[in-house]
Amino acid sequence: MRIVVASCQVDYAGRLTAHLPMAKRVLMIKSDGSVLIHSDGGSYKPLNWMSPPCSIREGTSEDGQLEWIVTATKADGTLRILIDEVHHDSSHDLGVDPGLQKDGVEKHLQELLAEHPATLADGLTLVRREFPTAIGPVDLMCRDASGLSVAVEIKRRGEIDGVEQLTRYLELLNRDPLLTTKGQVRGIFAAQEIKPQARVLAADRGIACAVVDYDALRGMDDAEHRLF
Amino acid sequence: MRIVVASCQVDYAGRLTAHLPMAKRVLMIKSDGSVLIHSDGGSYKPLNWMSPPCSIREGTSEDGQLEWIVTATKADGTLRILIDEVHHDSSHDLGVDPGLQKDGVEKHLQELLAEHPATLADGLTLVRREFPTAIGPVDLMCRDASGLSVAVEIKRRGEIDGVEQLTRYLELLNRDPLLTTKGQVRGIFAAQEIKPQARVLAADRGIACAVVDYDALRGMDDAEHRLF
DNA sequence: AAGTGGATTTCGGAA
DNA sequence: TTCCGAAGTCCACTT
Repeated sequence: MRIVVASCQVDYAGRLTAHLPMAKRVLMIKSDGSVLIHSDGGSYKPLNWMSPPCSIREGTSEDGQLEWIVTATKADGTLRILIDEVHHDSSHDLGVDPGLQKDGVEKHLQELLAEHPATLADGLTLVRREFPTAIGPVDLMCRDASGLSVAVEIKRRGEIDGVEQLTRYLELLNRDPLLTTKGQVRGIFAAQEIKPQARVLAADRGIACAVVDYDALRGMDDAEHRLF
Repeated sequence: MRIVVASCQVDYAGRLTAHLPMAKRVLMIKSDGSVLIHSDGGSYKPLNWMSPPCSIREGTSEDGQLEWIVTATKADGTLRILIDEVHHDSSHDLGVDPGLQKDGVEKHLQELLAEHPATLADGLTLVRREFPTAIGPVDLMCRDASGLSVAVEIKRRGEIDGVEQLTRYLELLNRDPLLTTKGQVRGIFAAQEIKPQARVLAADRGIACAVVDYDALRGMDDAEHRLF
């Protein structure tokens, strides 16, 4: 890992073309050849970058300025960095990172709801998780107290796309005579928060919405485990 | 902008919980308080980070190790960085960045297709760009040789969502008697590449697909400009 | 201010 | 390997 602080101008040509006027910035050059150009603001996304794998050719421009040409190995695209003044330049051997361990979000939510389907609607019981259909698995397939099949789509944030997705599942499921013996398959759209537009679309499609309290579910789960 | 190279362990708790075991990494601390933790690999996304605005409290852990607690000002979430050894620490005044100037992608594609609608289908002529509807503007509204209205949705990459979007537009447009005097409004889904699933859904909805050659269109445009 | 759609998205899992 | 959906997405633009 090489870190350079320099006054530089950057030009990118690839999927789009972009330009950064001359200014003082931080250049991070990783050992795989990738380059990140950061300013003192914004979020974690660099102003400009080149994704690995890529190679750097260090040279001199027509004006005699230091110039880096970064080219992608597999994709197309070139990053040209013109350096006016180097304020800092250091290299560091970091070794291979052990990597990030993260705990789940949507997957965990699905697990919790699979264990507590009645929180979605009274009398709901689980038939199976990841119920397969021709266009993909339905998150939860349940049955209600009256024996009707209920398809549940789970999202962290409930937006219009999720309702569309569940609608497609329902169209397909309602053609299955085995699922519709007691009547049409119901749909429940479950999420930690549901956007107004999604709610309206769901209502229009006859799909119920269920706002899920993740923390409460976790609490229920913990309480249950404590019993055993 | 402060840059620290250190052996550190990181724990994040917020929307999810995540952990980074002790290892040598680069810490980038921007003047707005945001922190990026980079390893010598991956892409531009840091292993872990805290988005601005946030504040950093430097302290000492129970074990007497240097500890940074980064807390988000508005959102919830905490990043705890335990530092075992500092290998490098420098600060740099970068000033405000003039910012990235980028040239278009989808917008440019829309402009090009607006100028050359016949590349989408023979005899197609433009009625207007950004044709307004109650649920948002249709990218291009055209008319074919037989006088039928044609709604065009343009994407860089054609995926299932785009077909859904165009479907919603078509449902709405087909209720407009002014547009349907000669018959139902046709739909064309135009993109540089169209995913198989999107293609299948489009076919099911009676929507035509058009794969757009961006470079060829640019070429046509250049050639045209040369005539004048 | 909140919502919506695109991204040089990146990242992970499944087919 | 490729495809597809989710993201602590970020980001710009619209309502």
